Amino acid sequence: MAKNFFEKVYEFVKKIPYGYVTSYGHVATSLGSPRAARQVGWALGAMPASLSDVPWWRVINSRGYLSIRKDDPNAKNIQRSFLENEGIIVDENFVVDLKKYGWVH
DNA sequence: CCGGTGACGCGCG
DNA sequence: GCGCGCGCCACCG
Repeated sequence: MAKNFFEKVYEFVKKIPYGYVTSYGHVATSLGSPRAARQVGWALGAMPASLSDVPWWRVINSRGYLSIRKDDPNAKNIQRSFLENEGIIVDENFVVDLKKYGWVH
């Protein structure tokens, strides 16, 4: 268990309950580095496709916006599909209401 | 060891 | 409330 930042991120994301979402900043804070929110996103970006056990789509930015890398509209659409599949209401602008679906550890 | 990178966050106008 | 700009921390070459 090297417990690198990446692995920590993966484990934390796995702990996100079904039907809820959290922000990168919250994950980073839980990992012990409140300013490392960017690394959280980077860790998810470096995730191998085989590692589908990590619900990366439940991780969004603090504003509830689906911050997919490079603003890939296709990726946003995919993430929105996953969230809606869990009963989460996603705005047409790819925005989720953290007040309602935000998960607090 | 150093520089560049990046799915972000916060402060300011 | 919205848009712009700077800063932070960890991984890779």
